Amino acid sequence: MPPKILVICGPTASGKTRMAVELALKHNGEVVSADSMQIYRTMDIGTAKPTREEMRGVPHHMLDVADPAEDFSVARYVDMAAACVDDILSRGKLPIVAGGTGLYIDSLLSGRTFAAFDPASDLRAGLEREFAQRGAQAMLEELAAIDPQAARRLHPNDAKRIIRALEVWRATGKTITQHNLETRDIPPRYQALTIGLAFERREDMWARIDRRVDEMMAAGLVDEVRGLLERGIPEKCTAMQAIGYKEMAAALRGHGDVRAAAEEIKLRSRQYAKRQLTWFGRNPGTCWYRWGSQPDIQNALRYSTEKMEEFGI
RNA sequence: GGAGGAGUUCCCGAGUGGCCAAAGGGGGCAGACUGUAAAUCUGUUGCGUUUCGCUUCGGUGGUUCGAAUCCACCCUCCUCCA
Repeated sequence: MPPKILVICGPTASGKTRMAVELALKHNGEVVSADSMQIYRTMDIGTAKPTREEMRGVPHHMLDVADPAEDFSVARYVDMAAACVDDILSRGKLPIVAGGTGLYIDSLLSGRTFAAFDPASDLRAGLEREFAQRGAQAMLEELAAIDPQAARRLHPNDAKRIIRALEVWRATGKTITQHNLETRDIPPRYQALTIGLAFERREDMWARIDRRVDEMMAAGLVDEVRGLLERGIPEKCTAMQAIGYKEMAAALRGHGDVRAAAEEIKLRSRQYAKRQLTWFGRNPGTCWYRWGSQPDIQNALRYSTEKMEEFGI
């Protein structure tokens, strides 16, 4: 049987950080972040990265493991995070995976492997160029010739996935459909008790998100983003695609004022939270704890501890 | 007080007699997602007993077989002249 671990998921601003720390303190655990943007150093305010005080002495892993200028990926995340989890287990402590990046969490738990990708090769760039020149229909037809299933599944507008499917084929000689099929049968790496945090009512979640963005502004988000720009971090790299950063960067370039950017950040964060709910919602095993108008840590702790006992961790 | 202009479905905004429940965008809602995932993509969005019926385009009347579109009056807002 794969080792048992605890997972805390939920949309942005649902209280994951706080809950993870509380549970770690209570159950001798360490936190492994599952957040695709908190991995970047110097991106603290806009990613709502836990502060020293918030961590309260609980070790946190997978924070600040990459430079904003470098490209990160799910595959790298899984490799690194699995090592952290295994290390925590080996020391007899409880790994608590906490974060809002559904793909990262699922990939870590499933043991899934990813089709080869050589960052040094210009295969991807070439395909992107080809896509731009030949158009989606032509690319999709090419894909249909080698992998009709994938072609049927993909929408013509889904350039990213069409390109990736072709990339996998050209790089490995295997279709993405075949790869997915093979990886689906890999036994899970961990057995997880997943606790999901959410708000009962959408409006309460929105209010919390709005407040958090206001807090980020007060804490100096503008300066943080300005610092990244001054360091010459390219705006097209992954890190600068983060909500809060891309909007503020655009404003600083002079395409809007900082106040308006903050409003835009609130909106994008709400939409992101909805996407997270959709993702997490598909896992039928998740034990959801839904807040009323405000988080209620004590009751959530009681609930979680109960679930943990049932689960055996 | 006078002269113009404008009021459209949650918002912005097209539509100037039938093909209009009304383009497009935004927002909302729902969904997808296997190396960029805080990314990317999709569907849907007046109501209903849903290949049909009903109610809608500031208000009230009118013209017409037929109006968001034409006419009259009224209300509100904007610009200019006083």
